[in-house]
Amino acid sequence: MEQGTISTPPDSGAALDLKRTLQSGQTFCWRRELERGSLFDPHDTGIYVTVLPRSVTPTNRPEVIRVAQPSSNTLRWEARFDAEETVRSLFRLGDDLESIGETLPDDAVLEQAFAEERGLRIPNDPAFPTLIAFICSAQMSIPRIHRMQSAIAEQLGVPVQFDGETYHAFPAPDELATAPESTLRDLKLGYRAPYVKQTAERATETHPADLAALSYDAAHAELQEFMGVGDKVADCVQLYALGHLNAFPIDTWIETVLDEHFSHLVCETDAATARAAREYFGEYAGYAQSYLFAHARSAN
DNA sequence: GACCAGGTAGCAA
DNA sequence: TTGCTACATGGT
Repeated sequence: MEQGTISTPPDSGAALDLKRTLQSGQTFCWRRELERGSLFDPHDTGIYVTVLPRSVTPTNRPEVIRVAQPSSNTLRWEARFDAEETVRSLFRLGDDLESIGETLPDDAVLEQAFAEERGLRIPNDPAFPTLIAFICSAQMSIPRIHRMQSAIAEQLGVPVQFDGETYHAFPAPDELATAPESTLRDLKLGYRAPYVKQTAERATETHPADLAALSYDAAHAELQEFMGVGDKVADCVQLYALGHLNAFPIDTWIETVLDEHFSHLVCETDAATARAAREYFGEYAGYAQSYLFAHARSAN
């Protein structure tokens, strides 16, 4: 077991609010662990765990990473390997939040969201699990998306031993593609079950992670070739897994925010509205979207 | 029992 | 292209 600490001073561009980042509904790759009363999280601020697929680990096998933020300026991690660079990448700690805020348009609502959701970051999650999670997100509450993702991993993913416990990696495309649709129905995916199966089959040939190298437009079009992926899901995958930080997913929450505060961006179709938002908010439009989304949800 | 939940595919005009 | 509607399931 290796451990490490990363500095995240809250009044700087390196700020991180771990709970906000992981519990605001933008990632379904992490889950909160029951408190262990350990030195790792002495103030019970929350311990979170992910199992990285072996395609993205330096050890070429699935790896568990455990993190906690015992104080606002400290991020702790535990793993079987030296995971500091991996953790920095997963939370995009290289993104300077203050610099990003300066690129965004002057706007009172946006500035309030940035102030009140301080430390919220865009995750950099593995592409395939993110793709499946957001296909499952259609007409589904956020807690239930988490449950579906966990159910898929526990039923179809390989077990990984860590710190005396058994975790499950999210299945790779071929592992998910070979599962019968009836199994996915049993996991309560509903009408999404065939979408997930067909997407997994396609992902064995077209690796979603490879789309990060494409332009925003090219990746956006290519993602929609996967069954169950429209404009919104494509934008989520691009933003949360491919590093396309200008992606601006339009869902029911953001629609309300735009209607109330940014009506000049609202067009006939969601696609046109998203394009207007990307132009208005600029290269970090995705950060604007995440802060506005989190702010709207925390108000309810 | 309706109604809703981080939407999309399939089909008609 | 644009405008419907059905879609599984569980929670209010």
